[in-house]
Amino acid sequence: MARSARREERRQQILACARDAFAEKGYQAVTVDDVVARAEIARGTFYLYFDDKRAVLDALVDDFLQRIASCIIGIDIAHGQDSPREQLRQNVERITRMALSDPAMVKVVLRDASGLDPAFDAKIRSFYATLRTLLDESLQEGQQNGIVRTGDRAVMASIGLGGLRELVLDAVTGELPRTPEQLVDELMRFLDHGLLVPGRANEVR
Amino acid sequence: MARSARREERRQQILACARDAFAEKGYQAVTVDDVVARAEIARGTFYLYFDDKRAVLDALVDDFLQRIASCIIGIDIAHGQDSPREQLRQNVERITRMALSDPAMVKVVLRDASGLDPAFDAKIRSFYATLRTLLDESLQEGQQNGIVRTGDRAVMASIGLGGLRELVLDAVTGELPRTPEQLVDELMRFLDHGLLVPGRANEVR
Amino acid sequence: MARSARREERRQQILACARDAFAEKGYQAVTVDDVVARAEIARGTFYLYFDDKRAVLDALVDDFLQRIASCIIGIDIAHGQDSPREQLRQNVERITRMALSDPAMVKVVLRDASGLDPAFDAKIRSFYATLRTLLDESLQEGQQNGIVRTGDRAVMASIGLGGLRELVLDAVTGELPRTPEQLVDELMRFLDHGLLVPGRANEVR
Amino acid sequence: MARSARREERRQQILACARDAFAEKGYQAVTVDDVVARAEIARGTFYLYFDDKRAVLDALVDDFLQRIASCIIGIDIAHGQDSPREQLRQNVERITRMALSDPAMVKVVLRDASGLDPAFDAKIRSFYATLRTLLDESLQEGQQNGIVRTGDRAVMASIGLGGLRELVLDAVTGELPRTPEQLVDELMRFLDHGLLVPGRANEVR
DNA sequence: CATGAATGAGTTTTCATTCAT
DNA sequence: GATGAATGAAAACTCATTCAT
Repeated sequence: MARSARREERRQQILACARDAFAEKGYQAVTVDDVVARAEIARGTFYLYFDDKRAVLDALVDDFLQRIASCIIGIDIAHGQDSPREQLRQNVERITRMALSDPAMVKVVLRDASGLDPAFDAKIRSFYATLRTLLDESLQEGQQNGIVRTGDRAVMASIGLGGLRELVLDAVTGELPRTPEQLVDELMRFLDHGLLVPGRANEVR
Repeated sequence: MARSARREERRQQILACARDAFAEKGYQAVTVDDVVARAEIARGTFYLYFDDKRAVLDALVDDFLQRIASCIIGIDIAHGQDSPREQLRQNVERITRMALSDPAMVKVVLRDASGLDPAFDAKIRSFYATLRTLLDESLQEGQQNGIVRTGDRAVMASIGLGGLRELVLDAVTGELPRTPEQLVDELMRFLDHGLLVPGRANEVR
Repeated sequence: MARSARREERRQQILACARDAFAEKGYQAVTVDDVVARAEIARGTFYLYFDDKRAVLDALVDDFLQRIASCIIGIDIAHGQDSPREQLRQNVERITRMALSDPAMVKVVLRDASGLDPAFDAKIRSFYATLRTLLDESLQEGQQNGIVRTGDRAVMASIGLGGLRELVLDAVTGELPRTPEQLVDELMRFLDHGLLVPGRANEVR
Repeated sequence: MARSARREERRQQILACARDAFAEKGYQAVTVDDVVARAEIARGTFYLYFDDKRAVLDALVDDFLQRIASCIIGIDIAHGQDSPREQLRQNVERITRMALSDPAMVKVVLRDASGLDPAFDAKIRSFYATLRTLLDESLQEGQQNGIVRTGDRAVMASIGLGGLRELVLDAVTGELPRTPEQLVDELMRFLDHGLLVPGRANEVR
């Protein structure tokens, strides 16, 4: 096997072990020793592949955010496409499947990747901001096309993202044992109808 | 002033300083030194009031969760009450106002309180579980009364809590500068109608 | 005893232990552990008094250079003073006595304080440069007054300082067991006459 | 080219790279990595040529001390030779030229070769001791022949060596930009006359 | 011979917690 | 009670050296 292939393999091995350790104990609580013990390598070897513990998290998170981003395909309302709702559903489904396929990274990104240092926080926050902006723009276009109801788009985006975030996290932690289809269908029903039944909820007995 | 009143006052002073420090830098990054420097007390004094660093976080979080819990009033569908939706809205409003009135603790609980140690994580998770259970029960009753649409209640609860969580966090971090009323109204619209306009979103051009 | 006096005492204790360790094994070879073991304090205590190992060396060297500098009194050729040669001799004697009174620091400064880092090297070099400049100026005045022979003053300064430096170092390392008087007298004879006997050395047999 | 010639060439290449690195950053601060990077060889290759890092310094210093030693030719006061002073001058000149022809090694030997370990320190010290002894013997012979003034020979040797040492070091570090001739001439004037003008310096105004 | 990945002993440094005053 | 000096366990990181390919 080629030198560089071996090297990459080892790098991936360390990343995987670190990811699992982070998911289990939380980034802060994990020591470099924990990681090298899992990977069954010497302490020094770790530093041949990464500058420090933070660099591993960086690599993991960058990759994961990248993968999430690649699940998002802008909604096209041109003729001959799936309906906007269907395109939205597919986006949600891709994200959900991707997230559930890598539970460890979901835990790492949604639980730990915060409060580590300003620079790292900024990265995560910037990703969220990008998502919110994307969603906001889609909502605006949707509103202009009468597909999305009127309302404060930034707030709608927060609620939507927060709902998806929680759903995925709960699914991954085992608190919500559902298939991706179930999660996606139920989320779409939320987007379709909200929670309450029109009229009924406002009645006073 | 009574001896015990003095003591309680100083305890509160330490709690407030710790809370602000945690909110600023994150629990892990805050040293006992940071806290005692803010509180302008000696290092040893800290340990006269708290067993250890964790105990301060415990006290802060317990109190905050307690306050959040006290915002929640079971929905009563008996005659002569506000409508169930209005009662729900009031719950949401109380929680939102309470949260926005203590931004530091929102940051502490929603960002840091994870990955510290299993026991602590369990406490937070247990609180979320309690909320989910409460909400689930309310949804069940709502479904039985035709107030809440049919659907997977656990998922609905996750989405609802996640949406509220994100809303409050974004508001507190300044990414969503809105009044509590605006947040609550918009969340209620979400619960009333979801995001999409019936029919329109499903049309294929 | 006052708080600050205790603190200063402990600081001096650490400095002394570090100085002895440096003199024995050389700065580079000494670990913080060596120092705290000698001082019979805990590792952490060391860091209460100094930022790091370098800070101790800084403090020691700054103090020593300060003490050396205070031995140097500008030569005054006004009437009523000791002769210029006598004033020079007294300077040399003060420096020599001071150096021999602190053999450990002589070893540290003359052997180790080099190649540690650019900033530190610069400090030492700057001290030497100051000495050379001082000496150069004195030589210039001496030449103008016919007290010092003609010649390249910078070179004369280097030789003079180098000679004194070596003398002191050899005395301190025990390779040249002499009293300060002996060293000073012999150095003065060197300055008075050089090494060679006029005429005789140039004769060809 | 013969196998062993290739080997010797590479050995010299490593030595040269190590010497330059040592001169630049100091022996301790130089890593084996620094050396192999300069030499453009693999890390393991280094150990095919040298037992360890210290062995390189050993080889460099041994060679340099050897070359310095070879500059020293015992002074012969037999008839038909140059005068003793001229022979001395030639010794000084050879040493000075040799030193200035290899500034890097001057820096290495005069700055770094101390405090590394007892064995190595001993080697350097032993070389100095040899020089001092040689010089002492020459001085003794000189005194017996009336060429060298009376005085404490060991002290005279220290001053002389120290002066030369400082001269060479200052020249090499650029603090004393002089040609070898200038340095040698000025040193010889020092040995001839010292610094002070007889009588004048002792006058009290 | 040459390579460079792997090793792990050795250091530095931090910081929660204790305790004598 | 209050103080802050002292503690030492725990963690990160470096780098000379080895060894399988």
